[in-house]
Amino acid sequence: MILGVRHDDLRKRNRAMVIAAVRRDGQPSRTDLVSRTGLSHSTISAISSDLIAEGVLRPVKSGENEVVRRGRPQVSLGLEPKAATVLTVVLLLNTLSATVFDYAGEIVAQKRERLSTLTAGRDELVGAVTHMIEAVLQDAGRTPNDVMRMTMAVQGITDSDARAMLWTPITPESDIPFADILERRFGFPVTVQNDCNMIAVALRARDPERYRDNFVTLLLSNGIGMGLVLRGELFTGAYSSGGEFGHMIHRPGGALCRCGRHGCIEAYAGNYAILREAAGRSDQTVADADVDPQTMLELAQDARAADGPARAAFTRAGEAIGYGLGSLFALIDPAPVAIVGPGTLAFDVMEPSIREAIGQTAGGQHDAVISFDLEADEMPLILEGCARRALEAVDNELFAPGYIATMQAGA
Amino acid sequence: MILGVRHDDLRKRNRAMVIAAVRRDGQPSRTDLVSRTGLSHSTISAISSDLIAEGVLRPVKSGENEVVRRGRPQVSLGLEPKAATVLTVVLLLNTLSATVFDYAGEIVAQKRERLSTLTAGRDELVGAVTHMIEAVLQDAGRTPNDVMRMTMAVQGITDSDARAMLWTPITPESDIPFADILERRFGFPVTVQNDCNMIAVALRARDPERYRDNFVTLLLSNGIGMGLVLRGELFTGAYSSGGEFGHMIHRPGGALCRCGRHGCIEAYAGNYAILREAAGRSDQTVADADVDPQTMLELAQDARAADGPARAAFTRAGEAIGYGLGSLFALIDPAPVAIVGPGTLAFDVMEPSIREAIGQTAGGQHDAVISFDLEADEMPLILEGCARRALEAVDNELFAPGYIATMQAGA
DNA sequence: CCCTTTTTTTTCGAGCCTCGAAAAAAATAA
DNA sequence: TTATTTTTTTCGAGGCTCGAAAAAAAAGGG
Repeated sequence: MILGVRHDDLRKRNRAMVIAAVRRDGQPSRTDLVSRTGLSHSTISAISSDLIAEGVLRPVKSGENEVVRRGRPQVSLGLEPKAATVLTVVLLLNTLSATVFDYAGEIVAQKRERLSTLTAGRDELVGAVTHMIEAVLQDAGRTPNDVMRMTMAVQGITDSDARAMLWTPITPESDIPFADILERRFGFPVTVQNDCNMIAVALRARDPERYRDNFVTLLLSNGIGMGLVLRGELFTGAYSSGGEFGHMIHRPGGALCRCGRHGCIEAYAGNYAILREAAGRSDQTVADADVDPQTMLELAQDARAADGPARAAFTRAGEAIGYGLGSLFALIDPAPVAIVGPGTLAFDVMEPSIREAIGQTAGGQHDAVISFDLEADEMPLILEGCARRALEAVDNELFAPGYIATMQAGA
Repeated sequence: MILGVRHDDLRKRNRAMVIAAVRRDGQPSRTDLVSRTGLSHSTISAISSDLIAEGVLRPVKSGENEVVRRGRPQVSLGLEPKAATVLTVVLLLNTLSATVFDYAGEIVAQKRERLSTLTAGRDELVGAVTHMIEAVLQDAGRTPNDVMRMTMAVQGITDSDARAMLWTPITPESDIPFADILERRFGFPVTVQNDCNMIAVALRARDPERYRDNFVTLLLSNGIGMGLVLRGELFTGAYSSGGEFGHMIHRPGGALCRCGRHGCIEAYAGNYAILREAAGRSDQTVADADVDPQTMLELAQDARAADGPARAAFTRAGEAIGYGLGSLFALIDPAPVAIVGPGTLAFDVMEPSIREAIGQTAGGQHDAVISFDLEADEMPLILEGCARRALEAVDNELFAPGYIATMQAGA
């Protein structure tokens, strides 16, 4: 249906704009907001005094980077930390963590534990998550009623409605509807997101100059994950979280992948694939569920030291990634790439063959745009992305209800 | 910048909605518009009487499929043909055509000619286009001043601003800024679009039930073109028209492609590649610039008749397309595919190996969603897409200035 | 044939929202 | 202390959408 714009949508939308601008810019003054949004002083004044009265924003004394000038000093507006509490849960291979954030995005409490995800059954996984949520809420001195939204990031594929973990390499279990389960248990709204997508959200928030309209994040680990932002919007599939870069086909009928198919990029560039190749095992050998980071570091050292099986394995991995990026760029045009995760530690060994391979493809035409930034530790990014996601949802749904800002739709 | 919504944007936006609804639905009554847009009767009444007074819409006597009912009869609203004139030009291999449309989308005049694009130089191409525009305008009894917008479709890659043809297989010339040239010559705004993208626009307009949010159009000819609609928006690259499916890599370092690189999907599935393979030539042979349709029909007959080089060539082509679609679907999830162009005539020979290949990939998981519809003649679709594009631009820019409807942004 | 019923469309006043201009507030400079 | 500068608020005007009521335009019924 083609939806008309109602009169009251106007206020909602402009409220959302103001909140979004404050979240983005830190502590803008009303005058800053006028220039950011293009609205008039009167409107900004009315909206911000409403939001302050409602306890969403608060005037803050900035004082620091303030230039001493003539005239009435600007009053900076900040998010009121007490306005809301959100919760994030990150479930990765053998790791579970939960964090409580206030509305301003500061951490209130955090817990982390090791969990043998590969051997834990479905109930045990759900139980661990539930316990951890209860524990971290207690630490934060909050009850489930205080929580306005929770975002959960998982390794693997989620559905496009962000309600379930469809498939994951961290456990043989599949189709776990975490959102339904946790909403029933705790009562607050829950979304389930792919970890790489949250990394992309975090990178955009962290460095909007570099990561704005189009960029790619690659998580190199035992598997290969991707987060994709196109035209400023986080890209997801029609049915799933999509962006399964690791399972694009590199060589039809080629090496055996963890997913059971043959020739996927991951089957050449995942840690298990590099190790398998370097160790001289057949590329039809079933994959290791996990590879020790130390082992990968040593392999990278071997590769740097001399030509041999290790170097050949990394070269082959780089080739798979490079041709994959080339095919991706043929579709979306070249874009900056952020490389995240343990794989960054061996990236120098792969980069030449990646660039070589991209150069062989149509996607390599504008290689000036292609840059690789490295970020070894993915965990803080995932966390930051989750928090951002949850907070932006609160911004829109709670404080500007009925209107979902276009710019936030994919964020 | 985060843009606030001004008060007067409201009317503009709702005017745009009403016009878009009329263009979409054919001849809706005011009551239909109320339910389509969710606006009140009063608002619809005000906007439509404005638009009628301005000569954009007009009341039409429907009469035909009208159910005889009690009560005041509904008055259908239609687009006023005289409100605007738009022009489309389609430049394909050895073919140039130009068509004049009225605001209601009816053809006013049309011209078509053969043109040896491969041998024509830059100036000759531009000259032919210019002449054709002048001629068709004369036929239509219009002057350049009457034309409110022109959309040109070309085979090949265009820039993301839709102003130039960057690269094309139809001539060795590249980087022809048709939009600049024609705007300077005639004075009306011009955009230059990729032909496959226009096919996608047309298919969505033609059958919104089937082609709505996510679908793929593949143009099978001497090359392989793609149009991609994601979340209801036409997908284009950051710098170019994007979606270069034919130049995704099927086999690294493989068969020689027309683009000079190796292993592209097109180098296996383009007509020249199928012919090259069936004729037993090396897959490093330089491609034919064009292949006679009759030749392809005979090859397809051979392939249907018995196992042999022809069948093997089509199987190989199907494999390339199938693995490519599999990789694409790994990124965007499976979606319906419309196969367009001469290649449809041999599609039955390729379909088994396409499906077989997709089944080997991660993208083949939900194969129930994957359907192939055939449409042999691409020309009417390209034309329809161009007209639609130009008319929607007029709808938005001329009759609801300052506001570009989100839903139209990609259309 | 006239009156009632039904459905569509227009009219009208109320309630918001944004805007520009002017006023008020809060600082520095002289 | 007064003038100047800059930020923020106030206030009236104009515009938009909405709901309710009125008007318009048909068929149905006696």
